Amino acid sequence: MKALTFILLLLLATCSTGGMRCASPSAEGLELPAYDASEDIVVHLGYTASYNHTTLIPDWVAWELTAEEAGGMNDGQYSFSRDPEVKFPKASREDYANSGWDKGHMAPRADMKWSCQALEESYYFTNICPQNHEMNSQAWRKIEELTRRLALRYGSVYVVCGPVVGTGRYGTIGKAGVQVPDAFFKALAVNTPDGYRTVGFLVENSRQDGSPRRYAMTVDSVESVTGRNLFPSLPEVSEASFDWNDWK
DNA sequence: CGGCCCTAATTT
DNA sequence: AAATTAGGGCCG
Repeated sequence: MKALTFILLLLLATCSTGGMRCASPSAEGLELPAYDASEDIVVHLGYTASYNHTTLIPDWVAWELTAEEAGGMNDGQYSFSRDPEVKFPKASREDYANSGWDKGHMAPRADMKWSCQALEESYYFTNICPQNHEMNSQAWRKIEELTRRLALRYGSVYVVCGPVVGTGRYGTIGKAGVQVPDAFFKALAVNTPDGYRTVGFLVENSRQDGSPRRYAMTVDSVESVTGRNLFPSLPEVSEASFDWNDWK
């Protein structure tokens, strides 16, 4: 235990004195939600995910977005592909083709432009869910853009998001049977002198074009929908309220 | 207008 | 099966 603490302190010291930021996922893992041993946790350079082999989509995807990363410069077109870190991945391009549903990124492509590897890994199906096109390109995108602005403002944002399968009323797509979620959740946390500040979002997987405020709620509310403890590692974190003035 | 979210058709 | 090309709508 002592050795582990020492290593963590060393990592922290290295990051802060070197004038550079750790690559996401953060060395501290503060963005990670609570999870148990039955989950298939996949760690990539830019994000950590829990891949669900029944729904064929992630249960959650988490990453830290720093100000430096939010202004990333790499670009290029990558193709959606199966994740080499996942054993027996089933979802494929064919399942989504002509389904009417977008191949929606959980960790956004635009958050991964700080590294070619991170960018490529964002196209793994581990990070992809069927999303309504209007929702993905409008309401969800606005929340993603807001998150990048927050990273620039606060220096770093912890992000966790994923599908809410709910009743599964949209069924599945493709031969593999990829689950179409009822909705999507996203939770953000930033560090402030007064402790960690959080906000959550919940967006139905239907035509949604509103501004982020319309979908905002407390992280406690998001947890009551997902049934999962979010940001369990953050000390002095407030999840029972939020002030939209801090987030707009 | 560029950036971002993509799709579908075509070529290899 | 994958890479290339062309195209579309919204936002700041």
